Amino acid sequence: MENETVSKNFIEQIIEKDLEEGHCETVHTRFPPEPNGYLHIGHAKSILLNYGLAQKYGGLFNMRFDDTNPTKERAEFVESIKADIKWLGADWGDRLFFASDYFGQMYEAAVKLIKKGKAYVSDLSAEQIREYRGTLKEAGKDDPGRERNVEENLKLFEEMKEGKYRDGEKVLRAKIDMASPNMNMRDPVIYRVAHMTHHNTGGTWCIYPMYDFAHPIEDAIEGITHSICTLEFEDHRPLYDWVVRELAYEKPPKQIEFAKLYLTNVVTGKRYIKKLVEDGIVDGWDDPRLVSIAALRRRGFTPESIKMFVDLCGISKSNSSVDYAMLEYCIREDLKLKRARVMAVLDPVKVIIDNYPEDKTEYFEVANNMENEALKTRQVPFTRELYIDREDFMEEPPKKYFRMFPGNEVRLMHAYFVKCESYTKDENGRVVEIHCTYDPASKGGNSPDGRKVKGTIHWVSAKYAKKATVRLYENIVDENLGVYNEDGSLNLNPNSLVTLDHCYVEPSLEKAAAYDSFQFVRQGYFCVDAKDSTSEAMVFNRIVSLKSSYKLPSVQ
RNA sequence: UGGGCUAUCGCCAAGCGGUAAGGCACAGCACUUUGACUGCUGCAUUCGCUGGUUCGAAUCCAGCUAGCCCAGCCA
Repeated sequence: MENETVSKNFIEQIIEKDLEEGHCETVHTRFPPEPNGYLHIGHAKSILLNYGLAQKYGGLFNMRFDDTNPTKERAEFVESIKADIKWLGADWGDRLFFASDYFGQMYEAAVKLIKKGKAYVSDLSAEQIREYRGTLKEAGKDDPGRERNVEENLKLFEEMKEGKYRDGEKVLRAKIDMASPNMNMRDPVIYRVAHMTHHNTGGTWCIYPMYDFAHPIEDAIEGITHSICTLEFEDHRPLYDWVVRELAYEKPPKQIEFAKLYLTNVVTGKRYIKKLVEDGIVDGWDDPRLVSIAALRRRGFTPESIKMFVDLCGISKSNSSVDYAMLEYCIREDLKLKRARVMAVLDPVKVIIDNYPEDKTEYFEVANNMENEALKTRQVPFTRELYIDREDFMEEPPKKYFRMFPGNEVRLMHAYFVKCESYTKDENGRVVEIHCTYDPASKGGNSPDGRKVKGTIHWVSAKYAKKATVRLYENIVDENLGVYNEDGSLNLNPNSLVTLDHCYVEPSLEKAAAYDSFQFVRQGYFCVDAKDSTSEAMVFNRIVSLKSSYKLPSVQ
């Protein structure tokens, strides 16, 4: 299956053409986040794309923090970003860089432009610059500073660096074309004054380069061959190329844009997530309802599942929104081969096996169906009193219901055939106890007389089961988020998080005993709350969904 | 007549002039010690629209239409 001719995405096609035509000898990519927040699933696409390309073509992959704006960046984000990328499996080796490490070279580059008459110092205020820039349909007009001579520009820029000017008092602009239909080319600002402590360079600088000027330089310095970014930078490419050309780099990097990853009905977008976090609507950046890398990890998503997802989504230039079901498919697909499938009871109801000895405990050796040989089987204790899921019993079953109901024989998975003889209810009509008899001959789950049962249900020993808190998270989608009021407050729908604290899980696995919080993934998969990042996802059998574990025939 | 980009199944996505891959979702059947998994089957006579070129067009040309991005001293 993997040997089939997998079609190449458009970036791979570009790269292969560049390689063939000798535009570059190797492939060198990078992931350049600004350390101003946490990474999310969308970044994973970019990380895995860049890293994957370097791997595929035997090239190199750089980790680079694009920290050219100290007003937004913080050191704590640097660490979380590094941790997330490592977890995803993208290995930058010893090539960890900071754009701020190149501030000296960027300064020199700016001086070079000034000397070429391609940059000038402007005295205009931010508002004036905006006015002078013109509109989408009208050309801009020249900045008075445009006509300054090289010597004066050099002197003023030097003074900017020396700290002679306040924030916003002067900027350095590239001299390109104020009438360009592309707004980015209307003499873009390339250096601004900001008296601030930078997380990496401290107080060394008080002028900082702008993204459009800094990024191509960073790429060129590191020998990046293909600078991959998202679609909104397409308009910036002429400027990127302008910088690379004017600075005359020998091996000019090439910018390629691709479409961002969006998930349907999920709150993506740093700004929106940030608001949810700051308003305390979610627990933090790793709240499992979010799709940040940290949140997905906590929910039990594996790096492999995310890689699979990103691969499945593909790379293109059309804005699109991927169905959330695809993400869920990936974690199911990945987990089913590497996690034991244990039994769990979400909404317990007691079952008593009347003809089973009161003080007896027997252990069933159950296959884990895992790839891991060392964990081939586990021991599951069985006793007279058990819990089963409330929805696995019905007093009056509809047609095609083949789990437990009065008079029906079912299999307790891996254990015995049992038959429901009677049940008791409390004053509210709620079933409290179900009495059964078991067939000792059906030990292991098969009857020697060859009779079959249609239903197989989960159970857990009342005596040995581990109590668990199961937290069911709905992803934050439009309809369950709630509604923002006009004053900005939020009417939150509480159903986006449901906590069930009377659940039981098998005591069999150490992992199950070590953690008491689980999260719903869908269709039978629960994951351990991996907040401490050392625990693992688990797979529970038979739990299809909280609300309806199977589709009842629509009998009114 | 600002500029740039994108339009192929409900959702992603191949396709690059020779007669519409694949995945997700969905549906049906089979199998089943998880109503899961697995297996099989079905799911675009049609590629935003309209013309044109061609023996032949999703692919080339022209003109429309729709959506996204751009007027930060953010990235």
